[in-house]
Amino acid sequence: MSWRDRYAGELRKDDVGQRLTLSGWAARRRDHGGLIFVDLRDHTGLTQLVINPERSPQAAQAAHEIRNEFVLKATGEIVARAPDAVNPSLPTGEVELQVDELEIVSRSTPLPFQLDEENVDETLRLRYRWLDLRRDEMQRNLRLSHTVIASIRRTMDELGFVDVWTPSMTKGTPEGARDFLVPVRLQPGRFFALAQSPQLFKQLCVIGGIDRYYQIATCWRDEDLRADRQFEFRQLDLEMAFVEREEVLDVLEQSVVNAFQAVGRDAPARPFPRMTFAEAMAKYGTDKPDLRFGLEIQDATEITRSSEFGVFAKAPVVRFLVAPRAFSRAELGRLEEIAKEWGAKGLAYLVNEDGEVRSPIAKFLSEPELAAFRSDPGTTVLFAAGEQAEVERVLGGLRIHLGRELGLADPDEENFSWVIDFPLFQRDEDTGRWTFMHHPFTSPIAGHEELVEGDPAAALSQHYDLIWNGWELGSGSIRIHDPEVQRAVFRTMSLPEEEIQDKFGFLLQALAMGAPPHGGFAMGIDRFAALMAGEPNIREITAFPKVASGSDPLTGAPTSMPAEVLGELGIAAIQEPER
RNA sequence: GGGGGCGUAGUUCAGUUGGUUAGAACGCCGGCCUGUCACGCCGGAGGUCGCGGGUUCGAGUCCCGUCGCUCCCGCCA
Repeated sequence: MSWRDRYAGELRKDDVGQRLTLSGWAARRRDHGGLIFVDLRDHTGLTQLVINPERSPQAAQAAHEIRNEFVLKATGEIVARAPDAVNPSLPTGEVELQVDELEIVSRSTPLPFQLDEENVDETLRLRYRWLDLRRDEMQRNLRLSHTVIASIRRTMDELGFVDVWTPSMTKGTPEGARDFLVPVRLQPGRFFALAQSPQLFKQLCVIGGIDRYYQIATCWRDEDLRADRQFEFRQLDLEMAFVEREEVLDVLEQSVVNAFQAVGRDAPARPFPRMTFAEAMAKYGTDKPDLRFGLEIQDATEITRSSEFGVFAKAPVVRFLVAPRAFSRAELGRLEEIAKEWGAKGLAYLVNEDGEVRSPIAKFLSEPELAAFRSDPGTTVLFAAGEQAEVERVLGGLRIHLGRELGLADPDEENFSWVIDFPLFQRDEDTGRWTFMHHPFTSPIAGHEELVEGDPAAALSQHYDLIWNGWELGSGSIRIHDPEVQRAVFRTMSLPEEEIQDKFGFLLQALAMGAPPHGGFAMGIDRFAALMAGEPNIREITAFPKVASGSDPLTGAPTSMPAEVLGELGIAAIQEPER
């Protein structure tokens, strides 16, 4: 005798007359003294059990004891409900199971929260995650994540990618984040670092002849947690030999489109639009622009160079955007706060309510300036003045804020785009040295090899980012396969030869032994799945996530360890946890 | 490290200007009920108002500190 002949949520009128067994959880009991109704739930939905003491005294006896979340096994006959007893709000509402035998398989203590309750404190949900996971929303999210990942694996397989496992315990990689360290008992005082990404291993795989490598790789980074960040996360990690950028982008676009189709959604049109880094920064003030709405940043530096308004005249860069609304004084005060959060010193503006321009700075502006900033009635011109990076940051931040506040983005649109042609290097603000923008293995674009050392600021890279509605989904690049170019990059970064050898000696050796041209990508799977599920928080698509402080409310991890255990590992705690 | 928000029965919340014994709904316990589907009806139990300190005749309410959770910046693709 099996536990289950059918799922509870899939029974329909055609099933009437069948004798079968259902198993699942008691979602609700309605005890009428004589008749007892029980909603039996599994991940597919509900079926109503009807327990009639005249039909089965045994079942009625058992049914009285049922409480929420008891596990039940019920055998009986699927019958059609009388017309006036049909429940149109339930997919199974035309039928019910007339129970002959009822077994309480497993009992439940009273619950810390009811599964149909809303806004339950998230820590409590995580503490009792096994209950939380039974909720429809979590079932939907986890199964959708599975569908997305299964689709990606299928796409990879169809395109000839080989899933190769790479070590989690490795040497600190230069991704830039803090490493999680693993003490090594056999070599006291030494540590593995948990991989921040399989970056170097995947390059070695293609150098090793795996010309299409992929992996759904777990990565660890010891940085503060956020709504879209956990200590550990998964990425679709892939690398290809003998490819140009367009072939890599094509693979990613196929993966995204296939994933949309796999979850039954309209796929975004291909090819995804491309935009250079320079254009993204100039028009949107960010390298991950949300292109579902315009509100583009415009430049005013030429016009304001000789302005009577000192702030404009002195600033190296003056830019503005035209918001489609005449803001009130209070709203402008709030916007100034937002601008200041993004690093602005103040917020200059021109409000055009009904054709008349209202502004504290209007009296300083010349006729040509006012003409240049003329906007339609019902709009506000918002300015930022200062260093270019600051102006971009402020207006980029204001643009996103306004997009949200004013509902400028079509919520049904899914906008995918590529940002390309990133700079190869950027200045480290602390040391003043050149440092890589993404990682030091990114190749310069063709013809820019000489600039690596000749003019690092001008060198563009073959790096690319995939953006979905203003979220960075992932990034990749064509890598350096010439050891001399790789050395030049390290030299520009002022890395001492000793350090180069220590950290990257094996890579340089590999590059020197017949490395094919190669490139790849890494896409945040958890973010992708969260966005697919419409969840802004990746904890909602993660079975057992950690809270913002880095703890797991379910297990209580992390915990302190006895000194003997630490001693065996060759380490000692210099601080005991509080409480 | 910095800034904002939240913390009152098991849960979700209300709690007036600082004023008697801190309430509701759901859940839980007991009883009644043969067509309900958020079943209904009657009764009951359940509170360190996160914790500590202060102001006050009197604090859930005001002040300070602290802990937890959360969002953001820094940090991090």
